[in-house]
Amino acid sequence: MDLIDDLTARGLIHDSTDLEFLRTRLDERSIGVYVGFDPTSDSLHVGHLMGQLGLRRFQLAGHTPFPLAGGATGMVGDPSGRSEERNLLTRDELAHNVQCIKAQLERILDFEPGPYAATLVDNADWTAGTSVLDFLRDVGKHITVNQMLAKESVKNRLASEVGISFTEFSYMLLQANDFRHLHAAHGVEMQMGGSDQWGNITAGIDLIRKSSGAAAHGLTWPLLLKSDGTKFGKTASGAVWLDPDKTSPYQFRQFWLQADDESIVEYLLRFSTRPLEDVRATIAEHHEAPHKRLAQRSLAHELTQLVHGDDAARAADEAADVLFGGDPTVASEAALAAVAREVPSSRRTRDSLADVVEVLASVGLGASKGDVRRTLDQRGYQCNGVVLDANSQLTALQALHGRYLLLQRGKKSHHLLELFS
RNA sequence: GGGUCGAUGCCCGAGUGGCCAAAGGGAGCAGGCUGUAAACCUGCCGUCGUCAGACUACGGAGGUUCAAAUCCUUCUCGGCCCA
Repeated sequence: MDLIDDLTARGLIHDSTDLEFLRTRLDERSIGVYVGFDPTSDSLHVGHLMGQLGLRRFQLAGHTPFPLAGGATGMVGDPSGRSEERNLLTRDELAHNVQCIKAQLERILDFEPGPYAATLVDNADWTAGTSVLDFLRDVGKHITVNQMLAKESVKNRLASEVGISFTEFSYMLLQANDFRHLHAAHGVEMQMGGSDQWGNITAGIDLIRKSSGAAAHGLTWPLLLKSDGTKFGKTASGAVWLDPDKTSPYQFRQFWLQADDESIVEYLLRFSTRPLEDVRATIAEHHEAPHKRLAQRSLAHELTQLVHGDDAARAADEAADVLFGGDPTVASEAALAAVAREVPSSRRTRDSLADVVEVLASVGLGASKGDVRRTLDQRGYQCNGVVLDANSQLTALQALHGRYLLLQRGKKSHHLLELFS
């Protein structure tokens, strides 16, 4: 089974240039492949993981990845998949974002010198100094407006009330130029992206062919949607970020762990870089005994390890064991310390615990005091495994190891209080 | 520029003088059943509050009225039509 078969089996191919031709090409010798990441925020999120892992798969298969941070394209904004004109970021915001995501792009691929070492590139490096006139002559001349108008992303916006600005309309030229530049400067022959990128990718392939006669390749994966049709990676509390300060390793792990039985099969195939046979074995086990959540556990651990490292992944697993393992009163002090690092926690004096409602609201386990009261009435809170009510006295409870109170709302929200006198 | 319709709670969307903190749906939260799943059932879902009540809310600002989300004036923003 070659790489193409592997990707196909995992459901990772949506559109591609001549697949058999590509298969032969990949088989012959190493290829340079690139994926672009928009610096629309100061962190990547789980949605971007698909692109990062896509590059990783190619690297593991003996090809050379070029993750690209869109310092230049971010100035303009990609209309693909957007029903409305984007708001432009300031240069400062953009520069900051590019710095942040560069650091994240460096985590998942191997940059150590070697035959397939990854190279991080930023399109601002070759675009910022180009004059408009040069750009129009060197790039614009090769692409007809007719072609551009035919792209889905443009067609959709032309048909809509909001229209499309010339700025966003030009976006695909920039991306096409990126591909051509990487092709010329680094021998990059292939671009990948989500299925919404197909139009931009083919624009690049066309540009390369017209300006140098060379054949380049493109591949897209299907965009992942949740079972309810909404965008993948968005939870009620927002996106699931790769930045540990925005989404803790524990929360990151829980995002995957709490995937439902239907979705986890698809997630495993698409996000795991373990060999296909292993993944299939896990899926088989999952179907045998879904309640054991082996599939969820396996993927949650693998990805947390990949994104946050070995130690963080283990700590997140351990914290979850304490929080969901049953009786918190038997947890070791070390385990509780680990929990404190993974879930929200705070320090308070014993004297400040008199008002349960106030405590629960102030640690963030309720939207307001009214919300806390209602939830208390519904038996929604526990402390150290004991259900609370409006009259509960937290000081009357035995603190774990003399200083911890583990507060819990519902099943999944926790807060650890560390007491001091 | 002229005309016209619209702006309601997290979102969609009823409501056109009192019975409106405002129907209904969605989302969300909690409980039950479970498996840290799905589905389903129940409750909650502006803020504060000794659950009585108070306060803040229907784009902004004024006004009419005993009483306004509902009427008037004006401003801001948006859709559509005409120029």
